[in-house]
Amino acid sequence: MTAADPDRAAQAALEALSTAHVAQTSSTAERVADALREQVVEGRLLPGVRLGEQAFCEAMRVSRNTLREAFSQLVAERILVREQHRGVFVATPGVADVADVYRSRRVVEPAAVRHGELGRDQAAIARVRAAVEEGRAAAEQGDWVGVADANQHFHRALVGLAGSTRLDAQMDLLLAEMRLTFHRMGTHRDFHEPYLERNDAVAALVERGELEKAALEVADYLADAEARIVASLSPPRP
Amino acid sequence: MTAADPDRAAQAALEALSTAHVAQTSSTAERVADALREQVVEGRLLPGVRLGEQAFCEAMRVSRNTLREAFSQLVAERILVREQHRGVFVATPGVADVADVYRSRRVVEPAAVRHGELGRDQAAIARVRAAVEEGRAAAEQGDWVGVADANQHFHRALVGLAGSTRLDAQMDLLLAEMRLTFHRMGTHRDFHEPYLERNDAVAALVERGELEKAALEVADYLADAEARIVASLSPPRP
DNA sequence: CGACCAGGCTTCGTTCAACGATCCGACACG
DNA sequence: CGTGTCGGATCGTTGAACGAAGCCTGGTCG
Repeated sequence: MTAADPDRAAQAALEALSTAHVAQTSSTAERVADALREQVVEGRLLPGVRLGEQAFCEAMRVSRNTLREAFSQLVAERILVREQHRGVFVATPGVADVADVYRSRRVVEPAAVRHGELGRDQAAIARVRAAVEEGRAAAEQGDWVGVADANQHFHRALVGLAGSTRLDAQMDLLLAEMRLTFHRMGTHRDFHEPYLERNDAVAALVERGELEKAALEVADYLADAEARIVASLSPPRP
Repeated sequence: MTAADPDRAAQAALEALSTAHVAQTSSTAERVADALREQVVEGRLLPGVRLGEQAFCEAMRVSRNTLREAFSQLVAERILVREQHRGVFVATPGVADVADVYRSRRVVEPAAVRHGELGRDQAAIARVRAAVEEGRAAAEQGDWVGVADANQHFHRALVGLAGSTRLDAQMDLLLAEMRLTFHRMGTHRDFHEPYLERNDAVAALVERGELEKAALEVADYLADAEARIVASLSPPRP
């Protein structure tokens, strides 16, 4: 790509820039929201905790209004819940929420897999495989939180096979919500370890282009996971 | 249900109230967001229009901060877009956006149909049929905007077959975005009329429990609709 | 004559201080 | 023991203010 045809080059560059939005990182509210989201998904802010406005806007050195804007965004993502005149709290998904999330996932994930038409998008398939390997590596080091992360990356990669930005965003929301549930369930090893090989199996099917089989396997996989989560969530209900 | 056993009745009432959250309608920001959203989907605020903060907060008799909170919510819904230091605008989805939305819909809608397991939820099926009839009635009166509305209700009802709140919410977002592109396309009759009978056919298949056929029909339906939208959107690109 | 640069004006982003409304907890009362 | 009342604390909303960034205008220069 030399400067053989400057006009065409400029045109191409313009298009590229118009699609890949310039990294306008700013907006304090957005950065605050990112920070809070990270605290929540990392488990430093546990479900049910109250987030007082005054305390947090002092701690993060931002105005109360800006903080509230960040709160609104996270409420829209279902990571926080707002109760009238009481404050915002880290969401505590109940069994009904888990059921709804999995009903959604059982629709989206197998369909996304089935829809990755004959491995048209090689990069997306590579991301599935990468997530599997990430999980294996974490397991070998006994890093069970890492395994849990890899598991989430795996499912995000599955949805990525459909190649839709909006579907990816929706999946990120669902996964963030699941993470809240995991934090209520305690140790991650018992739950996530068994899925290492199932992930591998699904990835292999996808790579071989046996998408229908892969989709069925994913559906079964999700039904199993939901059952185990509900089981581990129902008894220890205070 | 007499007062034969007041304690049991009270207990039942308590459970009902605990599940069905009290209707906390308020929050000015939310009401402002609702009002703006309505203006946009009704087509009174056309794509590309700028929404100056000062003008709107005066018109709606709310503070600028409150208005901004409403804006943030609508930006998250992709109904508005925010440009740094320039203001918020009604979104103008391009062909890339339409393609992405349809990629998402082609995954979700057929899968939701396939997933409504053997008409377990009779009410959801009834809503599909109701949307078909709504469209037919509107067409008979020459109300083509009504036909467009009914069409959206039809697709929302299809996703409703899956029975997931979160999926329904996601679908509402996608449909709102589609409405924006419809407003760019002008007259609705040419576009929506042909789908009246296809909707009917899909509803009939669903009612008869032939979900697999219905899903395939929906997939084909969506591919066709996307092609027609792209065709009608590409040429008149100023 | 057209291009470029500087200035002013407008609007957005963010903060601050304040007021009512509402909820929570404690205390007193029957 | 249950009920009602009274602060105290927090949220919801407002209005005004300041800096920063964009747009428009007008003038200058090649």
